[in-house]
Amino acid sequence: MPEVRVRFAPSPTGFLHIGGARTALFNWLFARHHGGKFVLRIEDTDTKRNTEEAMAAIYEGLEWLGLNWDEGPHVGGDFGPYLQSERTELYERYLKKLQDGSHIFEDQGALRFRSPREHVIVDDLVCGRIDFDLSNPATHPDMTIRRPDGSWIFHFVNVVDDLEMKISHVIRGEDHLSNTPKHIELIRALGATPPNYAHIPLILNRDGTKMSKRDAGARVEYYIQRGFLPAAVRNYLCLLGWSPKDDREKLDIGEIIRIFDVKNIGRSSATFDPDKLHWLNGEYARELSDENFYQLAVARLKSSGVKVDDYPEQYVRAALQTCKGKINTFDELPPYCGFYFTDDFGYDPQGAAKHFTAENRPRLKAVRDSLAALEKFDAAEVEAALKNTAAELGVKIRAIVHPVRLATTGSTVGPSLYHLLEVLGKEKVLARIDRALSTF
RNA sequence: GGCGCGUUCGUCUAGUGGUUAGGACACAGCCCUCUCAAGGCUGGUACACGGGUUCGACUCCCGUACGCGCUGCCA
Repeated sequence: MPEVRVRFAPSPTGFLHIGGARTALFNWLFARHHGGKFVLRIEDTDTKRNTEEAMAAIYEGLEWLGLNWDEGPHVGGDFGPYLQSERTELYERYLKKLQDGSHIFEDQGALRFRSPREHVIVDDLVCGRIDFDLSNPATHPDMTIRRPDGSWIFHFVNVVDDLEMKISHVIRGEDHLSNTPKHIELIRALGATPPNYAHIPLILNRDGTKMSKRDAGARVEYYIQRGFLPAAVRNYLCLLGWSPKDDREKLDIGEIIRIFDVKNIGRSSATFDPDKLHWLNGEYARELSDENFYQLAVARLKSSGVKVDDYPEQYVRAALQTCKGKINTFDELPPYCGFYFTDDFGYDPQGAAKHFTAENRPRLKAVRDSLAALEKFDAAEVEAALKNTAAELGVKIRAIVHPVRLATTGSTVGPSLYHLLEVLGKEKVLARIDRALSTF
């Protein structure tokens, strides 16, 4: 088998779409599995719609997902340049070839490719053998390859570049399946041999519509901002349209590369499920080393405006350690542990109504006194103190845990109470309980 | 409209003629438990429909319906 060369060829007209990222991912996996090359080519022929930000978003998104390219912008390669806007001479040359073969005619200033008007068989690695009948010009008009202003149309430059870059397998979205016979006609008119094709199913929205740029979750950037883990997003994307054929879902990327096969790509479109991604991200988050968790957590808190630098590192580490395993995505962290970094917080209204009651007031007071008497203020001692207090009062431990949690964190949910009290320290804990006691 | 592709729990999927149709997410309940998670257990919900072929169809064939894509001087 000749060298496997695949490419991802986005056009920088928006942000990196999650569907595009998945297409890039499948190409990358295919290249890595076969020890081939993954090429990145920017299709920026439509100058009016291209933006620098969009191009940056493509690079950033791919890098974030760990989809490194062997040839393309920044890294170069033997078949560059990798921006179509810099390849115009090449297109002129190929156009000349077509013109010499009388395949081109002019129409209102634009250049069109004259279809041979035959049946074209597309032998697709995913979709199978499909027979397209292009004989009717009414339903399959001759495609334009160049606009009157001289700019090139996608179909032409895409085909030319795939040929020039010696692309062996074209793995792209199924929305291109119907274009493929036309591309094959073009390739044959150029006297070349078509590459192998694999059209992968599209990713749909929850409502069954195609994921559009409108949807927040359609952008890779969204997952970066929300504090998702790239490995989790990448893993999830693999599961959309591809399956290891056993019941495994959380798969190491090395393992996926090892077993990836286009034969195991499904043929029907898949609906993107944010819940499942959220769950999978939690699985990855729980596996993070303490150090990695700490680094990511601190970065997240800082970007959210939490002044972690005002606290000793040991305190921050201890505080964050109580949160590990509790959150699925890092954007959940600031509201979850903000109480560690400010004394100025309100009480959850429903929680206050339920727990800051006349009945609980003496209980909270008893806890305060019990904690105040502790010499060693660690989780074990705190736990013992709370349990003793509960026993003395003749109530279940939960009867006092809730008011204490609310008083010290302002919330009804959070890290383990005993551990969080230890981290806060005796002084802060007593002050917070006193403050709470003054409110009801 | 024409052409193409598709259709298994709400969602992602396993399944390639004989299965109690499996797993996961989500959901519900229970257990564990200092809250919330995590973990454990349990539960409900699926082969779009109609014809064939066959001793036997989720699996094969045809049709219908529905969905999506293409039908651009977008990519």
